[in-house]
Amino acid sequence: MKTDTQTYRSQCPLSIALEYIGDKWSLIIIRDMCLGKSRYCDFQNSPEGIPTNILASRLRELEENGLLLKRPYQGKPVRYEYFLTPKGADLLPVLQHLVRWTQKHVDGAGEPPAGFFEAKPEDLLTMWAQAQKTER
Amino acid sequence: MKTDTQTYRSQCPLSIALEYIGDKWSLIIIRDMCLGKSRYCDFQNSPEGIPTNILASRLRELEENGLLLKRPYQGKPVRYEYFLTPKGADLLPVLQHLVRWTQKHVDGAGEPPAGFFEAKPEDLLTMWAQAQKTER
DNA sequence: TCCTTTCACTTGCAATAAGCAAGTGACAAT
DNA sequence: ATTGTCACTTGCTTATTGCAAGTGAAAGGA
Repeated sequence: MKTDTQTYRSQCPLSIALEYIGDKWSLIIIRDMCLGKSRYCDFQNSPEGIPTNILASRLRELEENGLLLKRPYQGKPVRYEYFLTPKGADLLPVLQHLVRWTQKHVDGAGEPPAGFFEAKPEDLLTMWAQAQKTER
Repeated sequence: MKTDTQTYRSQCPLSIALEYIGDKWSLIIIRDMCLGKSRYCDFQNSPEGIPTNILASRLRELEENGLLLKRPYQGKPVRYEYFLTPKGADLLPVLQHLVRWTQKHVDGAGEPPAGFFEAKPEDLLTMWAQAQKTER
C-alpha cells in the first residue's frame, strides 16, 4: 500500500491485491473511470450511492497507491478530474471477469454497456498519456 | 446475496459481484480452497492470519451464497470439510488476474504455486462431483 | 481415572470503518 | 444580495474488524 518498507499481511500476490482493492467501493470507482467518468460528482451520481466522505477517502487512497491521478481542470475554484494510471487500468480484466461471473451465476443482473468486454487497459489511458506529455 | 427478492444496491453486475466477495477475506478463503485446503484449521493457518470469528462468519456467508458447501468428514465430534461449488470455482480466473496484476505492479510480491495460472475451474470440482454423486 | 490436546467454533469487548446528514468555502449565475 | 453548484469536510451513529479468551466433544496418554 505504501511505497517503501510496506508491510503487507503476507507476500501472497492475491492478498496484496486485496489490500489495494479488497473493499466494497474501490472497484466501483475504478469501474466508473473505465466507463469514462472522471469527476467527483460523476462518482457520487452512480446508482450504488457511495457516501461522499468515503468517496473522498477512497480517491485519496487510490491516488496514494498509484491507481489513479488527479489534476485540476480549472483554477479558481480549483476543480479536479481523476484518471487511471496503467496500474489502475490493468484492473480492467479483473472487472471483466467479475462481470462475467455475475452474469453466469446471479439471476437478474444487468448488462454492461456495449463494448465492455472488448475493451483493453490501453484504451483507458488517453488522459494518462496526455499527462505524461505535458509533464516533460 | 439472499436467494429470493434479493435487494442489491444496484443491478450492475460488478457491484453485485462485490456484494459477494468485496471484502478483505472472502477471496483469501477461496484461494485456500483453490490450493486444496478444505478444513477450518487449514484456513486459520494461512499466513494472513484470519481472525477465527471472521473465518466462521465468512464460511457461513459463502455457503449461504452458494460459493461453497460443507459436509461432515466424521461424526462424533462432527467435523466438516469445505469445498467449492461451480459458482465458487468460477472465481479462479478472477484470482489469476489479480495475481498477475500484483506481480506486474507491486514490488516484492511472492510467487503463486507452480501450475496456478494453468488451472481451470473444472479442476477444482472433484469434491463437488463426489457430493453430487452421493446425493442421488 | 484424570489430565492434556485438538478441532471447530462462540462470546465479549475494544478499535476501526462505514454510512448518514449537515456544513463549508470558493465561485458563477440571477 | 441571494441562490446554486462543486468538491469536499465534520460530526455523529451504527456496523464491522480484530483480538483474546472460552466452550464442548472427543481422543490420547500417564
